[in-house]
Amino acid sequence: MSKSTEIVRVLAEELQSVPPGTRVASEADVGQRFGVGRAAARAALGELERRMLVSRIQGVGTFTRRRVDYLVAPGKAPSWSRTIREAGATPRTVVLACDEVPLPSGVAAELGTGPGEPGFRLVRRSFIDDMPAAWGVEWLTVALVPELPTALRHEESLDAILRAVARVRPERAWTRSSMESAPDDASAGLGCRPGDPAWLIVSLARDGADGRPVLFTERWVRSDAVRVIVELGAHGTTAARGATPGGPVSSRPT
Amino acid sequence: MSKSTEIVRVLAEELQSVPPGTRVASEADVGQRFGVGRAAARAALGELERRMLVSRIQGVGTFTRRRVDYLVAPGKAPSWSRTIREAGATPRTVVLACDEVPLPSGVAAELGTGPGEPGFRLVRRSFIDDMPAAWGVEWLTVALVPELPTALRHEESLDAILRAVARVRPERAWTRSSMESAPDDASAGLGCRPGDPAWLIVSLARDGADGRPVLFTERWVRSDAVRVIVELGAHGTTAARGATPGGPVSSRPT
DNA sequence: CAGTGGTCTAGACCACGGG
DNA sequence: CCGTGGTCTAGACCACTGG
Repeated sequence: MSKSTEIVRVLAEELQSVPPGTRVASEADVGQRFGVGRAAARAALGELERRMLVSRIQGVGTFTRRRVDYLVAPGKAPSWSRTIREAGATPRTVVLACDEVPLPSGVAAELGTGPGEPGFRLVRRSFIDDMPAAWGVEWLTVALVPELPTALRHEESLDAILRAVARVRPERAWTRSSMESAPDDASAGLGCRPGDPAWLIVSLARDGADGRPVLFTERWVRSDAVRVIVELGAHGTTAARGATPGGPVSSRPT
Repeated sequence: MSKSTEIVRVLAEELQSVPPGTRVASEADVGQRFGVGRAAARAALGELERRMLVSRIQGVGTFTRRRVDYLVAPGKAPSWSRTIREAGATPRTVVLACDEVPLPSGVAAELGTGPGEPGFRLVRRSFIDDMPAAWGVEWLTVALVPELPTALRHEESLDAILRAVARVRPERAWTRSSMESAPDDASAGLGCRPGDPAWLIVSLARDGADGRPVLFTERWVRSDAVRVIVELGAHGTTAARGATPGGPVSSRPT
């Protein structure tokens, strides 16, 4: 057992019982406490960051991190605000760009309109408890919500605007989720470093009433901020759900 | 721009055009070539590993890595062999344990039987091109395939056995997918280090004919070996699929 | 300004795997 | 045996944040 591995074990144990946002010992502190050099202390804290237990901010310090569950499932509304709020955290979204442009052909096809149709290209960044956690591009036709720029000044939830103004009830038509190394533009939007692991969630929302596609999104989500869980298929047949049964594999993720 | 960042940029560029499994320059080589110490060279190669572009094996070397797409979708069969083969790679699965035990209550509930019903608890490890990539536990009732231990000696695909012997057509009833830090048992099964990022895929398969649940699995999948993509919902309405459209966000994952 | 994490050097020892 | 990556030390400089 290497020194840093032992330090990781001890610190990971201790961190379980402290609330998110708590300051963690600095590299120098850890080195002193465990009687190791800075390299070993640093390796241990770096490992904790890789395990998404802490965040490290240059010039500030190391802090325990909260990881919010983001459940993607057929029945769940495709709304950042609602999903984060349901997880017990505070969502926030800011508009970085809202341009009226002709829809690219790929997007137009997804939205069921002709290429070149006037559309809104929305770039937004979303936060969890004031920490950047998601960023990406969203597309919709101008015809659906012509007053979108105005509406966004009073209501930051796109889902709420679509419900109130466009009178649609957005639901997931199709979603594709994968983990990637964040490219440069995404890492800039997410406030993380290039190559950091991140989710890419591409999603098409349709109106629950008439099935018409209404919103096409490509969103990057920081994997150290959000634990994305994708549920596929209606699991209405059996008893145990939500929590996995306690038997099969000994250790369960916390 | 730090030295190691520049090295990462150069090497990542070069690695794009070499086939998987190719040997990469050692830490000493990189240090010499770029005129840096071992720490900087090592940091660069470590970053390439974190981005899942290379694998590093102690005592052997650093090699480019192939990452196979594993598509989880409502219409896809829940079979490792078939999914990996479709991706153009070579699957292999070995049985680590096949015990006849009373089904734990949670599993029994998923399989639609009473707790204590005789079941098989199957622990298997799966490979892609002879590299360990998945590991986990699978459960099914003894009644479904009483001769399972025998059958596994001649056919390693559980899906094939279920089709040929039990006369069922397994399909996904429910699947839950998330990324975790591999716990000790999983990392041992996967041949990676504890805390390495890995997928946890919990899945219930049912018979396509009568909808009866047949197989409950909890599988860990190495994220550096497999790019899991979960597709949710029938996306039969529009044109572009498979590849995401080329317009919305500038940089696309390779 | 002091304290934090980010980077780097030079050097050392170790564990591992292949010839 | 040698070369590989894994770990560690001691020390240095830097970039960044906060008071």
